[in-house]
Amino acid sequence: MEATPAPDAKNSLLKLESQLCFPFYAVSRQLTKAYQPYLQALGLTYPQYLVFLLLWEHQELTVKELGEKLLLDSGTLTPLLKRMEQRQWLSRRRDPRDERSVVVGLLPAGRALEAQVGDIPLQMLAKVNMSPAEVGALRVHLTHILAQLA
Amino acid sequence: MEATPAPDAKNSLLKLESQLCFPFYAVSRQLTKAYQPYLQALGLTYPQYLVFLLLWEHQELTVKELGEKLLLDSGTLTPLLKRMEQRQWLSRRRDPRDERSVVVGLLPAGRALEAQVGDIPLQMLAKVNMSPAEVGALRVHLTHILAQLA
DNA sequence: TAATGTTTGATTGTGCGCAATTAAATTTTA
DNA sequence: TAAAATTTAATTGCGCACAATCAAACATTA
Repeated sequence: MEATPAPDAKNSLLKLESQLCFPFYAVSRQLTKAYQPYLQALGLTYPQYLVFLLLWEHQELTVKELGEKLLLDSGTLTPLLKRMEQRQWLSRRRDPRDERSVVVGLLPAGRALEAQVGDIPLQMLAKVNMSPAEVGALRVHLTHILAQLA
Repeated sequence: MEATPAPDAKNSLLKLESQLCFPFYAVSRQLTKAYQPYLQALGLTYPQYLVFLLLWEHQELTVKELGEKLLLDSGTLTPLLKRMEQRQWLSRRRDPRDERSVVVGLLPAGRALEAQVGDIPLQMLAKVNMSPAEVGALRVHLTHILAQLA
């Protein structure tokens, strides 16, 4: 009996509310939008903020390393990094040891931005109205899904 | 003791791995990428697929209604719908009752696409390797977060 | 070493996504 | 009804995302 789905079971999978991917798509965009007021005050976009999170931690990274960590390719990163370079936030130079690689490094203005971020992460946690434990559990769950996909 | 966070507690919030939003951002893009082979076979992009999911269910919707359901504004929808109109998938016409509104309706070619979608939703479920129960629970969770944000 | 293959970024072109502005139609209010 | 406010799309401009292609640098191997 259960072997044959109900007549409209397949069709119900074609409803927007049935989709798992749409909530991801929508939440991702709404989260980015929630960052907007904070990041705009610093003149940053969300992907640029992600680049800074990595550089504040690692000082220097190649474009390849940035791409691996953010799951972005050079078609996205190269123009984005050039805009950040124009703002004197970071430097881009070829690695003398391997001229194929471009090393991205923090400049003083970029380093100084870290202090201005303040409690943005805490403000964002407040916006989603979740306990640290919930956030942690959800992040584990999402990271697991990411591993399935990437 | 717990009142004062450890010296680097605040800094740890600035690591990419600590962020909740990055997994959302990454999973959303990887999910879209996972749809790619299926949708490309139909000549569809992922946002266009979402529009079809709504139109297959409702036949006709205004741009405003589409925007409310997908959380997208006219700056995104208008050019997207025009591209779909060029393909003869749908029609766009002003509502005679209220000339401010544009009604989007399925055309035969758009209706015919529904049959070609086949088991894409099932294939996608297989890709994330989750049980229907897990998917349902996660969707509820995400929808709740979405309500907090939007 | 010379030829072949691989790695790494850059470039190009298309399609979102969204803030800000504009314009037209409608509704509300004085 | 006339004026003001609101609603609804369209437009403009910018910044991602990403597929596809290209070119240069490096590594491998015959």
